[in-house]
Amino acid sequence: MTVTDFLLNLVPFSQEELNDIMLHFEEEKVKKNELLLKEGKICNKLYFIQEGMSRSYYLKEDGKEVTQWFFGEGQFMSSADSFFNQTASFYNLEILEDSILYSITFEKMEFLLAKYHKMEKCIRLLSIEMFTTLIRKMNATQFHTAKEKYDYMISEFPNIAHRISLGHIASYLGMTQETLSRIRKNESLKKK
Amino acid sequence: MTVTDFLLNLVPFSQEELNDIMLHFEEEKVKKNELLLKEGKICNKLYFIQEGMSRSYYLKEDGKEVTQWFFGEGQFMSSADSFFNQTASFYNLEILEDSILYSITFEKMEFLLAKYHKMEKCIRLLSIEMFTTLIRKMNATQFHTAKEKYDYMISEFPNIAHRISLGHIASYLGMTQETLSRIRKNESLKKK
DNA sequence: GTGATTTTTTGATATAAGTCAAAGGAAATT
DNA sequence: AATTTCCTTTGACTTATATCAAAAAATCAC
Repeated sequence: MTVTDFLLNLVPFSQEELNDIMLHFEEEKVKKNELLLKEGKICNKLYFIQEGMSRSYYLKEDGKEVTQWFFGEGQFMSSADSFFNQTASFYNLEILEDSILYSITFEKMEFLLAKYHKMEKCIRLLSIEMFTTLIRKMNATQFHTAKEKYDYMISEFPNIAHRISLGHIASYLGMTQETLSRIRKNESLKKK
Repeated sequence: MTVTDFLLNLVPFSQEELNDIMLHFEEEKVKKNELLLKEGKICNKLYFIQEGMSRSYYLKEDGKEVTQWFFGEGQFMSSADSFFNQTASFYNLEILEDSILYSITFEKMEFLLAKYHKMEKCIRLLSIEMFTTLIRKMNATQFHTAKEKYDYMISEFPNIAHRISLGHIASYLGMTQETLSRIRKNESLKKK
């Protein structure tokens, strides 16, 4: 899925509008393990993942990494609060696989938002979708066992879960690696 | 805080624009314990709370209520996913205190969004804010003790926490009433 | 004000998951 | 291919919180 396909799925831009919008995006090829953003910095870019996979994570008080979200092909990626409000980011953005991204700076995005009524609608819909997915995670994790949380993870990220290290998955789900290992073992035993 | 103040805080509408927008809102006086929305129904209205307090909640598998969010004076309230996508709501919306609300239907909101570029921006900013507050909850609860969760609750809702029943607070924080009671007791002991 | 109902607290016990440590396996590096 | 590093699993033990039940307190209805 390309950026233009994604945008067209949300709002019916004209070809002319799309062409103009795409002039403000830039292609970036990035390597696994690159940090696109470090906590404390302001996130000045919104990224679209054409190929590859990434995650946003923060460090908890004991210094351990906690994954906040995973981003796969066909998704926008950012530290949303930092990008939209231009404030210091709580998160790091890390590339998990060699990737091809399309990025746009905050300034250019603000320009497009002011220029195109449709662009405002588009990013509004994107924001609502981000909210919806986050609520889904809250509801699927709170008051749920570790096993149920793992089931949610598999259903939320069916196409990329198998490409993610178990340590990252555990932290995303709010559990320890040991716990995840145990429930995965129980799950495989139960399938026999 | 009035609806117009709230909107003006987000986007500089003209007086004329605001007047037009307010023509689409309706004042509603509602009583404590009223259900504005039942799960399974489509949420057709977005509410602004002028006075009072409400919550959104869902039923978990064992039939117990889990509060998803609290809404106080000066806030918009809805089952966001249901309202914006016009899909069946997972949540109930319950009035916790006699309230004065200003409501707008989905159809009228869509009309205003199409009519005013500024309105799209306004609701985009509102959506981002909703997302931000939800992330704040996730980060404050995941990998945190029950006490830490309670501290987050007090800081998130300083003006309304004392008006909310402890059972609702407990479910909002993802813990049992018993646990909340115990940490509150420990907190009061420690303050001596 | 009285009785009924609901909410909060308390006590005892159980349990799911965390913590610590190390073994085993897989991937990366040389 | 051998070695090093990182990831995953396993075992033993601990702990924070859930569960169950009931007492105490607060609120509601008449």
